[in-house]
Amino acid sequence: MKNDMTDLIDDLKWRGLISQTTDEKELREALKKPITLYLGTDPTAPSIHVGNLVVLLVLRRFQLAGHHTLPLIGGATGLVGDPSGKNDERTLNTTEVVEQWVNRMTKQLSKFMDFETKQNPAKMVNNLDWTAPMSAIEFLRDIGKHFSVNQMLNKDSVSTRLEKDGISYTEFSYQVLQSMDYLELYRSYNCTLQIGGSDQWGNITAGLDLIRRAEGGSAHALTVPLLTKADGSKFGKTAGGAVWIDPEMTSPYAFFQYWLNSDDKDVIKFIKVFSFKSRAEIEALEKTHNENPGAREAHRELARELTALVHSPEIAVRVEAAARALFGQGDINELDEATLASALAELPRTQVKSGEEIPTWVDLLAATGVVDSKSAARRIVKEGGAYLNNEKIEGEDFRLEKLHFLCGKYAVLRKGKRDLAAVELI
RNA sequence: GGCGGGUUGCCCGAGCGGCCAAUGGGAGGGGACUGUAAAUCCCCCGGCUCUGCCUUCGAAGGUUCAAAUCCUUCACCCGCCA
Repeated sequence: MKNDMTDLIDDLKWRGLISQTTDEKELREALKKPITLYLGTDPTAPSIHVGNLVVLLVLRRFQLAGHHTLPLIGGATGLVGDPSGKNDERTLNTTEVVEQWVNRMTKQLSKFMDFETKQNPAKMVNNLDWTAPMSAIEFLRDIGKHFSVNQMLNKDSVSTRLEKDGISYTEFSYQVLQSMDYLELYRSYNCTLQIGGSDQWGNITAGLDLIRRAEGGSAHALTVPLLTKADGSKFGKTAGGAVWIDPEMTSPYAFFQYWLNSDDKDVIKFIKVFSFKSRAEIEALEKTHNENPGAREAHRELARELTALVHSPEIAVRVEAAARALFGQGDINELDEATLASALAELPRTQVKSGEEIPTWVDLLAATGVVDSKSAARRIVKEGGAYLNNEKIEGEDFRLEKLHFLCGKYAVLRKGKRDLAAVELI
């Protein structure tokens, strides 16, 4: 584990990972020695996605720099709902659902932190542990008394909502719950820094106020800017929705492709944010990229590193090989069975039994899931966007034959330029 | 509690008895150009056993030859008044 805690802030700044901090001088001073910090993530979905990853990797950077990290799961706050950055009140999820998500996220978060290291192992905490046992009376007397409603109303997350459709008491209380977390961790772990997305500034500073009032203590805050894309669209979203960490929800292949297809104008920014490469390495990549963006060296490195981190180095190698093998360059018929099989392993697929009649072209496309319906499949075929083994097929009723199965086993379907699927003959 | 306004396809938002699977924009998809990029241009964008049929316009009933459009009830949202 490298130990460069003196220039951590500089590094984060260079990577564009700092939006706001409390007094920077003091923070830098504090960071000269190992401190304890936390990052909270609420279970609002069955998986974390690449958007959550931005801050999570900042937490990892802190750990790598020798600090003590407390990844926090919002088992309690997830039941209440954070109004920050939301235009509308959220419908509450059932406790069972949230509990399930907590379990899944706990597992996922563990991937990015080191719990084994001797010097500064990460410690997972769940705010339900100290929130659930508290009574309403305790809450109002011990915590509520430190909060001024006037100040609470002034928080961005609340005031925007007051101007719109209003806010429930439940979500209004969110900032108090999050503040309790910071106070609790300050007390039991001497946690003196909370990090989060820039939309969390209000919630985090509410916690600082609470620590000051309840304990007379002082602590720090650091927020990470919202990651934006050059074309103005939302980072981390595709047609199919968010890019998830869970391989069941976003296949490792699709995950790799997401990064590989990054806009040229974004790729260096993304590398700074997500990669653990050194500044020198990144600057070298930037140079390569500017000289020949078409080669997409930077894209490839980004995709490789993240897929390896989120899934595994083995999977990263496999999906990249799949892309290379299947993407037109070179004759797909030349591939040997082993390469083909591993290339297709991460793709959506359908099977057809030998001996039985093979479905028509349109039915087959629909069966693999590269298109949503048969109508969509027909449309794609009509528009000339359906390919079999890299050859355009324009007949809706076309049927595959034995000879179309590469190595006697696999057929590669493609919709458009980059949507691949496999048909396996069994 | 009273009065008024609203709920339309992924999102925003027209339509206000037949010409409505429903204008327009955005998002999304295919093609051309390229580099599995961006920009641009063309096309598409509910489903199906596809010259037709089926299901959609908050929910359930009703009026009518015919309803997203009219009536009734219910649910939710937003205003104003109490």
